[in-house]
Amino acid sequence: MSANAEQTESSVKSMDDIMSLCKRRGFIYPASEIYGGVNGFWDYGPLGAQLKKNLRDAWWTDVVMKGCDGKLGPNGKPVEIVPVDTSIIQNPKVWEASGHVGGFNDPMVDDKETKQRFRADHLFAVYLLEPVNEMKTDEHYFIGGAIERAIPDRTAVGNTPTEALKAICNESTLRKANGIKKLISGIFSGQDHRVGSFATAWVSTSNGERYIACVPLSDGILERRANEVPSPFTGKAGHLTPPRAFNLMFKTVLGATGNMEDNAAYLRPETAQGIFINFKNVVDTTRVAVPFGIAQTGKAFRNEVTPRNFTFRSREFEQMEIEFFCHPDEAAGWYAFWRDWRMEWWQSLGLEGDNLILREHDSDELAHYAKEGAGTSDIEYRFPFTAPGFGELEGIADRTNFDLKQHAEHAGAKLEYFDNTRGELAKNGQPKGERYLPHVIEPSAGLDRGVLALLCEAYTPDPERASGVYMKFHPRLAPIKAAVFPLVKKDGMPEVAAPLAAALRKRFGHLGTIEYDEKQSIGKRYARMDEAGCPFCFTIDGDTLTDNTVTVRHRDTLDQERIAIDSVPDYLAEKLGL
RNA sequence: GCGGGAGUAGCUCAAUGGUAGAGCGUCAGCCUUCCAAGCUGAAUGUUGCGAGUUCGAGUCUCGUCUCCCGCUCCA
Repeated sequence: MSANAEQTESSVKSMDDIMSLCKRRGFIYPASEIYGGVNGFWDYGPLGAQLKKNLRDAWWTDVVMKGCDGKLGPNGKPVEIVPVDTSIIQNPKVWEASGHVGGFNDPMVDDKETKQRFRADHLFAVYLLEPVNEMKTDEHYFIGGAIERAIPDRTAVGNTPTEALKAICNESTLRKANGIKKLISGIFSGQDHRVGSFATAWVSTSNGERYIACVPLSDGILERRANEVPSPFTGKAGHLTPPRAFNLMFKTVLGATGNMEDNAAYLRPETAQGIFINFKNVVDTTRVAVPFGIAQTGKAFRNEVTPRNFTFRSREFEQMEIEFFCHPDEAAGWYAFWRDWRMEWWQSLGLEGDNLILREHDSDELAHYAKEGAGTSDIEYRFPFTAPGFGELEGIADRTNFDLKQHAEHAGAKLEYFDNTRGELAKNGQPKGERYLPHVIEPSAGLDRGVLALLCEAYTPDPERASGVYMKFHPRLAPIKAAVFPLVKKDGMPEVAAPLAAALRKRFGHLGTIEYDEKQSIGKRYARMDEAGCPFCFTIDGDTLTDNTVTVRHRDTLDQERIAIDSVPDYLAEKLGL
């Protein structure tokens, strides 16, 4: 099958059908459904809860207990990871230090007329200036003059002044709204000590040629005089709202009688900070040495503006995070190591092929903590609702020493690490040691997003079979590990099948469900297991009673084989990779 | 938050303003020797919620909630 055909097939999967199966088979329900639901929250049913636990356990086992599943780090040594489980609520100062309270969300401006919304810091002032000869050679002079007028003639939206200027010159509706005929020159981008970055160009207008300059809006203008600022979409003033902050932090109150003013606290928006603020504790009380990582799984909360796409963007979600501490000089090597290994890990769980990609971030989408030029990449899955695009499963970021530095400053704590394997050699031949703030590589995965990706990947329509669809989970993750059926409920078959199920449950029950079912026709029972994603069914039939063999029915291929009943436990263990 | 669409049994869907139904699934019994077979029966609904119009509302109007799509946003 060609790559294109695969793409077509995967994008053909209907999210509605997947959600329907999730509900029907007990993977995921809308939260508070009998009360009409609550936007942005979901409940996991019996199969979903087990699937989620299996994914979390796989991560915990491979990352924490086995240290990257035994893969050696760039220093040639085993990777050391220790776990923590930190509180969802921390001292509110934690979130001030981390930048979440102040900068978590960007103030937004609405154009009430066109109903468009944009980031306040993405709105730029645009000025049309008279062409004077010397102006052509001294852009700074123009810009300096232009910003003397606080209310600009025009405005434009974009990530940068250059982008905004491009939009206003290239899009016909915007050109028309702003009285611009066409762009004559190329766009010049620059940096000015007074206004920051800016962009300029020559354009023709109905009044002849003009010099057009795009610069940041004067500070506070939108807050104080939003009514006078022209809309970037229509050029008309009086329709823009002042910038409004969207509070993505979940506020709560400490103390049974406390009021919100004095006792406000926040539910964590990420599990990472709980790790950073315990860095010193872990270093002081365990025998870890940099480089090492601290891992944690847990719930985090964000008041998303628009929860959307099933569980993909919900307001309560679970993360699986590692903060890996290393010497600044080694950060780049560890970043590449984690990026590549995390990709391999997701692939090992069945998210293979074109539906999974590793994408390095462009420099302009780096988060506030990510150093200029330091790496940030996403592992992304092509969900049915993002296809042909992708949605983020895990981000791997070089956070530098940003967080430790912030906490050291805000808390007044000494968070530097004393590395006694570094530094010049003393007379006795021992290194003198080096004191430094470690850099951090953060592989941060979304557990709920992982589950959703597994559900989407596993969902396999098959008109040939009775169920019409089956869930092709990796056996390691399948919530139901195996099923045991007597072919019919008589002739002594249940008496053989039930003890086999009990034996399997005793050995494998900690990994997932072992089903036993003697009701209804065998085809119906197989079909049910297909929808639940059970990889193996063991069926006791008439022959079992005479030759002690059972039928193994394989979910993905529908193949059947006979094996000795005594070998079933070992057979299953081998298939589960144990 | 804005615009558009939708909401009837677990699921998929019917029902001109006039007694809320079907198929599938689920459950019970019978039957059944390898892929949702068959027979008999059962349970399941304040038609998302709340008002209004009407003799009468699943159907028309308004409000509200939730979901879907598009914007917007997304550490």
